Amino acid sequence: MDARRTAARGGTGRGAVRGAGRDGGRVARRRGEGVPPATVARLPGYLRALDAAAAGGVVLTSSQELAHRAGVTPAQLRKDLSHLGSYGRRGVGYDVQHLREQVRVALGLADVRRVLLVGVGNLGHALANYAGIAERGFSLVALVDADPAVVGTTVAGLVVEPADDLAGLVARTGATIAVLTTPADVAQRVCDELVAAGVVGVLTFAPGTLRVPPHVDVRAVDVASELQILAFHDRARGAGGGAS
Amino acid sequence: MDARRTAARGGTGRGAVRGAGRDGGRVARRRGEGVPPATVARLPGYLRALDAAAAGGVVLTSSQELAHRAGVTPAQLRKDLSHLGSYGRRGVGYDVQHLREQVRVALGLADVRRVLLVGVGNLGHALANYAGIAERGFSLVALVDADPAVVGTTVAGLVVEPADDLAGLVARTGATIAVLTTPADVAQRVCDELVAAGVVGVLTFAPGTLRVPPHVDVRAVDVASELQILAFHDRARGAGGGAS
DNA sequence: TAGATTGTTAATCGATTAACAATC
DNA sequence: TAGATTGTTAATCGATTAACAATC
Repeated sequence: MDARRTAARGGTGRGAVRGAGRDGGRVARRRGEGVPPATVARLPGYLRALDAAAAGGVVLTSSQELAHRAGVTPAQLRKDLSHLGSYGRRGVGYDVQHLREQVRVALGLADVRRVLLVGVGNLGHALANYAGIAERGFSLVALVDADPAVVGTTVAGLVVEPADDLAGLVARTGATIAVLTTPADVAQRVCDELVAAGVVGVLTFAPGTLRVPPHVDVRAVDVASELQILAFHDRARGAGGGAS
Repeated sequence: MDARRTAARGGTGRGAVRGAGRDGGRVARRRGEGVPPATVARLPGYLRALDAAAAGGVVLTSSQELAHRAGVTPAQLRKDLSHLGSYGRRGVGYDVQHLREQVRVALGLADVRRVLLVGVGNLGHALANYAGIAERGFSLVALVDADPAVVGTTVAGLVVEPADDLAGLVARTGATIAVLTTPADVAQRVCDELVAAGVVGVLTFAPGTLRVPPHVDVRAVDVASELQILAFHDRARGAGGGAS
């Protein structure tokens, strides 16, 4: 009962989805609650496909074309979109701009989300400079590090703050989402402080399980785990050396 | 039929698992084939939990304790392990060292896997220096970049190679797994070359869909997508500003 | 034996796929 | 009307959970 509330391995974050499943049929589905987790996880891919279509000057698209761009089947795309509403026209297709806006709203990207990053090492540095974050409706509002040599330096246009007042920093910046690129052994402690201060979403790159209260959502990205999953299939395929 | 062979959004990589499901019951389950994808994705977490237990001097453990460390339920852990074999003792528990070795073998970590990284930008640099890769049974055998200013520099103890002979590089190094940290617009082309040269596993950090032949496994990590999934739940919870 | 804990079976649940009626 | 394509329903499939018989 406690284990279920922790971060799933491999970035699934299944256990962290609340409210899903507590309605047998169609009742009480307000504000996007009730969208299946698997569907939510695919929405960013659809949004990107729509962005690409729009950038290519496509005005009207079909489930077939859009699904191809997103790497899923047309049936799955239509099923997924049906959880958001009816935004297509039978016999015609989808208006790219309109559907794009609807998916953005469904994902909660209508308002800018404020993001705080803790751990300005190699990886944190790279993520802070990653253009995709600001480009996609997020605002990086603070960088934090425990190392006095790093505190005070400017990274991605922000002065790195010390780690001794996370609560105050969250309060001042209004951050609701945190990115954790700290060493594994401090990740849980930092996470606890952030959650106590009001953060409700955590994206962690630190290996290991993060325990959070039920109202907090955790996504875990673990590079070593991903490689190990690839190794499994490599092995199942016939191990040993490669070419030559 | 073609869309199903592409990389899933959000690091799921479901579609890339071959051979699963083609045996109704227990028949023809050789060399780890037949382990459900969801189970495979959790094995790295179990391995880490076992490493931690071993490091803490634990000799014998239970599904309860191990599941707690890994952030899953005891029932799920036992169910998952049952797909690998019977490595526990009823009424007693699991021998940490023995189970750890079995999970390592199941994951294909008995042999070292050779990994090649393409795209030595901010993120590629950070990943090349990430200790977790070498620590966990992988050998980083080559770094590649297209930028002449980067080629020839030494990163993580390796001289960065040019991108003009990926086939030769794969052949010389025997790499079977590739990490892609290139710009999105060249990821597919680089991937095609690597796959043609014999790479069978790809971990991509470039946003967008990668198309690969059926024998190749793709895992996609997309930071922007992860943040968007967190934004969905943030919104569902009640949007707007945070504290203060 | 009595207590503990696994491995497995059965029940439930959720996700995917296929098919088609609605409708443009 | 004829052709196209959605949104939905039903069927299938896989994953999770719960319960317990096997067994140490």
